[in-house]
Amino acid sequence: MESEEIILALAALAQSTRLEVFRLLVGREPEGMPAGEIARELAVPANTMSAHLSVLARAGLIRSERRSRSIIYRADLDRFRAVATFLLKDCCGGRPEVCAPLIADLTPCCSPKEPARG
Amino acid sequence: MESEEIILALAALAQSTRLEVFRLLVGREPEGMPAGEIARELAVPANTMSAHLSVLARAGLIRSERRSRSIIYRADLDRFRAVATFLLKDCCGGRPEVCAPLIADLTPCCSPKEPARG
DNA sequence: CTAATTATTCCATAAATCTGGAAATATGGA
DNA sequence: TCCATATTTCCAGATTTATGGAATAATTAG
Repeated sequence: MESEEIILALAALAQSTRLEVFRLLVGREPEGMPAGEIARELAVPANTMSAHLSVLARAGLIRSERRSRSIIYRADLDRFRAVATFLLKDCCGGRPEVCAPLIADLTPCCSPKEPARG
Repeated sequence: MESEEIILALAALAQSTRLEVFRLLVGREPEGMPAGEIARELAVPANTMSAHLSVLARAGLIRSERRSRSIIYRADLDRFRAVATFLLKDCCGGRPEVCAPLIADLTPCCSPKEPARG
């Protein structure tokens, strides 16, 4: 994963509407959500939302697929994880003390080996 | 940690010079680095660099402290980790499958207090 | 084909960001 | 004091981003 892609992803999420969209789509995995419904849910005009969706898609954070008249958007969780991993490893590389508490913090929610619960 | 702060942090890192600065400062922990040396190292004019440092500082990702004529900048690793945690938990909350592979990926580099499989 | 639905592209405006020259501020030394 | 160093602030121009009205495209129903 290139630095350029990371910047694209960070920029895509660094905007309130788009961050909300991404959150919304993560919550709707794996079914996804049509563009119009996303716009309605967040009370944003359809064309404005279309521009935001395009930014998120160009950053690789969401994917679209036409289904009949609707275009269904889905969060790309693998990509999101890749971005987070890059960002953390980039700093964690020489600095385990950065990630150690983060792992500790995240582990109760979802540990690697076992299917997690709350 | 508020959404607003997250957006500020993401926007701060979503720019190539600033991402480089942050990387550089993480590598220079805990001594830090004077503003002028950062500018020289990345071949950016002092006033331009000052603007970028200001953005990173406003986002809470770096801190400054005057030492004689120099102003020493340091990465705020706790803050960085807080941003990463918020971002991950925000999505991980209902979706352990996002974080599980990430933890698995990060663990070899830096495990928490206890070995992960303990 | 025509109409309705869904979503995008085109276009213009407003706002924010990036950049760096010139001037200003802060510190320490002679 | 005056001077050099280190950094920031002021300012302006260039670029990018955000927003939404109007027009356009894609799909389906009748």
